[in-house]
Amino acid sequence: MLMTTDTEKSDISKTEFEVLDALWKKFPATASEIIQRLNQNKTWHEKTVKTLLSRLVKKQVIDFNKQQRSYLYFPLVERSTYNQKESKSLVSRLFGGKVAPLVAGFAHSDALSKEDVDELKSLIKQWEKKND
Amino acid sequence: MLMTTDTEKSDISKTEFEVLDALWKKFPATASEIIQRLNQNKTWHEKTVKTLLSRLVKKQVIDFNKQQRSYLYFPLVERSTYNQKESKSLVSRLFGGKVAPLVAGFAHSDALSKEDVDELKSLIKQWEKKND
DNA sequence: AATCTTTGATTACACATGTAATCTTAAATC
DNA sequence: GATTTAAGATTACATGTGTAATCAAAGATT
Repeated sequence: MLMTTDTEKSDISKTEFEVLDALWKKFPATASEIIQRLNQNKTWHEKTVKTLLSRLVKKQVIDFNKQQRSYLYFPLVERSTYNQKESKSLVSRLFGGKVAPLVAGFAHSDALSKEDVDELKSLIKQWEKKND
Repeated sequence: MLMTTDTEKSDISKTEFEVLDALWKKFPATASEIIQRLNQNKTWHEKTVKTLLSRLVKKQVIDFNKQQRSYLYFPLVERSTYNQKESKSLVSRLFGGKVAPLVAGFAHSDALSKEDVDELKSLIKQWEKKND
């Protein structure tokens, strides 16, 4: 590829995301804390998580402050920002940028809850108040 | 990994998806046709597209019928099915399975069009008719 | 102070992916 | 029929990713 500047696009991989997700839950956090959180669900080898933390640091997605022997990690990217970007990317790739067809898919496969519908109605009301 | 059976999970990569997307537009189609469609936007090297077609065949995402010297490719996966699966996966990973927060993100970043809102209202109406 | 952790850094290694080039072979053309 | 194309098959190769093991060093323990 040959990339001179270091302003790469930094895609976050599947496993890297899971680590970031664990960090978002509460930060700053040490590697051990993150490992504990992750191991409540599946089993991650300590070494694997450490590798993923390093890769996230290199990608400038998280950073840390040295604390005695261990590090205190914290995210550099906000969850909402990340979610926003990923959502738009998917909606753009799969539904030509319109979000309604995505929701339609959920509706047609009965993946729409009453809670969702209520929130959607509220969102729409807000939207209509704002836009004219 | 060691995988004896051949029923793998078959993730479709970014570039593979673009090729599949081009095929979905109209099929069956020859490799050259697909290459032409793809090259209306960006520039793909012929060899690259051929490789991606092969990989999609191996992943059992598409298949072909021999036609004289060239092949006629067609998808084995429906676009709507694929979209469905990807949407649910993203909503599950990022929004705890609820679609409304995703839509909220769009609303708050002004990515919601009147068209979207109209369609959403219609969907909600339908949903309410069905679910009591 | 010497030794034993424990933490992060470095290295490893197989498989995936992006991006082609080369090889084979059958079909088109002369 | 011999030769040239052109299509798919095979091979290539750097970088990314999943999944660790090993190395080095600073702190904790004795």
